[in-house]
Amino acid sequence: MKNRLKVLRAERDWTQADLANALQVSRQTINAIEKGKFDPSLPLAFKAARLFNLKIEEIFEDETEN
Amino acid sequence: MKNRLKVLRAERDWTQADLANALQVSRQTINAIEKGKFDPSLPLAFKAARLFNLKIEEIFEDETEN
DNA sequence: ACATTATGTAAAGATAGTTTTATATTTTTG
DNA sequence: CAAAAATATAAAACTATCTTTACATAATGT
Repeated sequence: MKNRLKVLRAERDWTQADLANALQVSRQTINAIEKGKFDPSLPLAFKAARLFNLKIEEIFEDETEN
Repeated sequence: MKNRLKVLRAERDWTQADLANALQVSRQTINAIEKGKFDPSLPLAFKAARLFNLKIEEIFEDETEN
């Protein structure tokens, strides 16, 4: 699962810790998601979408076929 | 997390088993998601959105505050 | 160059999503 | 009404997400 979190952070000059804070998850969770270690839960994806005023599809890109 | 899976199935006259099959998960997973027992993973939400040609937000509705 | 801040990584443990198998209940159909 | 199909539910096991703690490396600012 690709995502634009790093870019969205950069546009706002936010650190991973800032974003983690805004989404109320740990910094490591943000780092792991940005690095593609695992996918965010659906509720977390919704929270991120709300935070950035974007659709989930505008932040996360699914790479699985079908 | 509310969702419109039951309605979307009904519109197509699909059973839970049919949908499970289309999404390649078990029938119990569909049932549990429809009944709100747990949230689908983000990849599964993407799969459902692709299947129905809808945005994730048009199928699932997050209820958490913030 | 040094100090500070940000990012990457890892292990252990908790919680949530998913499968499999099995059974019970409800709905649909003949 | 009886049979069949669909839905609900449950337990055990497995995998994935997420937290906490801790440390290492990279980037930034003075």
